[in-house]
Amino acid sequence: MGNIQEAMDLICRGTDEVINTELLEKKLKRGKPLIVKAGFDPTAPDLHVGHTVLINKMRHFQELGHTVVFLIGDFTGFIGDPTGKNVTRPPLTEAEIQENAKTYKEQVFKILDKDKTVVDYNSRWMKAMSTIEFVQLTGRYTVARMLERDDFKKRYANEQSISIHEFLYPIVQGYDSVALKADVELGGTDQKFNLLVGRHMQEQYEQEPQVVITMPLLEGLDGVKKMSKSLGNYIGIDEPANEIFGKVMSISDEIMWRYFELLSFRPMDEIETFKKEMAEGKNPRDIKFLLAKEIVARFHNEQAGEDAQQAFVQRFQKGALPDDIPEVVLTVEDDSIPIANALKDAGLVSSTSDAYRMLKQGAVKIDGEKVSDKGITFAAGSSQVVQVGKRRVAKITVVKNS
RNA sequence: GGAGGGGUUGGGGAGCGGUCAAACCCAACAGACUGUAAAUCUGUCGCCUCGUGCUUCGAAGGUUCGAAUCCUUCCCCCUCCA
Repeated sequence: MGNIQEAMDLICRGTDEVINTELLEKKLKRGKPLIVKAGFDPTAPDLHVGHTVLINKMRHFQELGHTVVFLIGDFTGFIGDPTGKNVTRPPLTEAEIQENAKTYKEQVFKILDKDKTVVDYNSRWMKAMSTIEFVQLTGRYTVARMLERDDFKKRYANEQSISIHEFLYPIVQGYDSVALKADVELGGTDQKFNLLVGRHMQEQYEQEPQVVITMPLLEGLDGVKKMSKSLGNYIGIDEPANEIFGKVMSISDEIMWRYFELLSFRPMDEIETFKKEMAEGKNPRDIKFLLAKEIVARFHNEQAGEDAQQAFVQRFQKGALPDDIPEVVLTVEDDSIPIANALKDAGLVSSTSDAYRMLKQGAVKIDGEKVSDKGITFAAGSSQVVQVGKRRVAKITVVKNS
């Protein structure tokens, strides 16, 4: 298992908080593989790289030879983690949970070693529990302590409703640690309270408490707000290689180091070297290339990373058109179609009004030639490569409906 | 149960009978400059058949030559009191 200090360094890299490091060191020194738990809701399995920060940490443990348990909270899914919104989640069906779990695995095993990952479901022990046992379980935690949780505290203070069942979420999650005999539990910073309940529960059941490790939430492409789907500032792990590459390249130089720390598998001292090189005048773009390539390679493959970089250089440094221009065939009733309608129907702009604006602003190119005349029409039978701005391109072929 | 305040174009937020497709800020998009970084500057930012065109300001009615602005009803939020 190697040097303890090296292990500690790797484990602590990028973390928000480790509770507590002495215990972690003690556990590591025993030389036995640790049971490392991370829980996931059975909902919304569409991951972006922000989610992978946590999964990367799981991978670190795996690299160190520990046992990583990917716990799907199918039982807790029925409760729904109280996030201030007092909505009871509609229960998922067995089939939906299975489906979501499958998608999770497909995505997660791009990072984790499939053969070394234990996938478990907390319904396995929760469903087996009798009502009496469950009541005894709830007796292991107090209302006062529950109300220490920030969002409960706030809601209570603001006289907003808190349903009793919301208290069960942390309790069940805590009990999961008991059931798994977890040595370490990983979670986002927002999970801190629940993770700590796990420690408490383990002590209640006379186990050594787990070490709690919280991971920060990764900033999105804008570099300020948290990466999230709803804000649109994310990199989805299922996105095409060129897309991922481009998105990584668009992050700011400052946030790049954050991404290196949390997303890259390169050792920290290598990253420090990059920083030094940049300070000595190396173009940050070239360092960002390495990051972009690494991330593309992770979710696609090595070659895709190389290709994406080539395509990027061709396209943006040399101004060439991409190789894989999406082809759009438009079927028209008449002999031709006005350019604005063609752009809209091809999905290059959101409306014909938008098309006129783009034309006016000189953003539209046909076969590489800038055009601004809104009277242009595309004849049936013609075919041309149309660009709107730097990023939107399509080969539009017009066909007459006969 | 009682008393007030409010719902405006992605978000925030002006407007309170005509000059309103609706100030301003943010986000976004395009152009310039670049390293598709940041910063900066310029422009755009409801829809269409692009014109002295059309449909919008929680919903439906009404008053008026004319309503986002006034009235009625309904729906939804928020604050205070009980």
